[in-house]
Amino acid sequence: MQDKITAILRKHQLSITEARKKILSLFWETGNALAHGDIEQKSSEDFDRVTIYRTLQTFVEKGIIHTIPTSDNSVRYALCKDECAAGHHHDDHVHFICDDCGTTYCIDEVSVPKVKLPKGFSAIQTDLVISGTCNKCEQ
Amino acid sequence: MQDKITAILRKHQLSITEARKKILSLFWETGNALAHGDIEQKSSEDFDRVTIYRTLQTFVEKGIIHTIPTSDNSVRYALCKDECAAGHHHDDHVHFICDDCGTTYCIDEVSVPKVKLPKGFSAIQTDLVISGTCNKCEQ
DNA sequence: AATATTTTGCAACAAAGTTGCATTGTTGTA
DNA sequence: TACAACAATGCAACTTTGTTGCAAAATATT
Repeated sequence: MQDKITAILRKHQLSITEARKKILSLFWETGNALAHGDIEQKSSEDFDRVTIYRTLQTFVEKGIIHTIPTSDNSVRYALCKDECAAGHHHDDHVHFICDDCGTTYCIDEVSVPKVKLPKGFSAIQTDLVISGTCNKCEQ
Repeated sequence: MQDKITAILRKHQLSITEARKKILSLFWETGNALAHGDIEQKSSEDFDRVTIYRTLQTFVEKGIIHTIPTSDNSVRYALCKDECAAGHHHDDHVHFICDDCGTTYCIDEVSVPKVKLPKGFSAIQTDLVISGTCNKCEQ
């Protein structure tokens, strides 16, 4: 586990620090997406708020995590698949946000459909975000 | 124009006030989506910040405008089509955010494709947000 | 092990959003 | 049109969220 974490950091030419190891393992452990606030709650005693901001920013730049747009002013982050290189994200999967429990999932099974845009519009990034009820909250 | 504005407000059982008329006409005039900041810039002399927050919130609840998720912690708002009822938004069109000029468009011509989710997941709202270069910024 | 480089924490700040309450504006009714 | 009932606004104070510069600490390099 710790080996995997340090390997990822080294692969992206980042120095191995406590903050980065901790935050990266949080993503691995939960499996789902995390907002800045989630991480702050789970590690506020260990690290300064500023460190979390900077670490997340670094991870996004390096292609370790990607952002998921939301309608509630709380951007979430999730681990990228291996194909993501620095600055070039390829997260063509659907994101699902549960209205009940708030969990954000990466639905890898479904890929984002290609969309034909009007003349003059060219797409760089496409985000498909679905909200509703997840498989844990359905009854 | 003013008639149309007041008609919309009355239709949603809202009292006709200066702030609501002004903010609603801003949406009609620009045609595109607006962030809270945009509205504040264009009417900060006329209204208090708090009034803008509350007005936008009211409009969303009543189904007059809907939110557009973004990755930069700045939710945008756009006019709903007639089908939107209070609390039940049906905005199955694509949103486009230009990386150059920042303008957010509702692309009505394209509708959001239906997506098959894994077992146990049920969709209530689907947002397809595309970013790239718009038809005014291409050269 | 010593130095160069990077990262972190702190402090101070800026921006964004919220809440309570008195004042003002709007609506419906007589 | 005037009045009472109600809703919306502005103000102030506050909380939360995000940013920046710089010294101290940790990490990497030789």
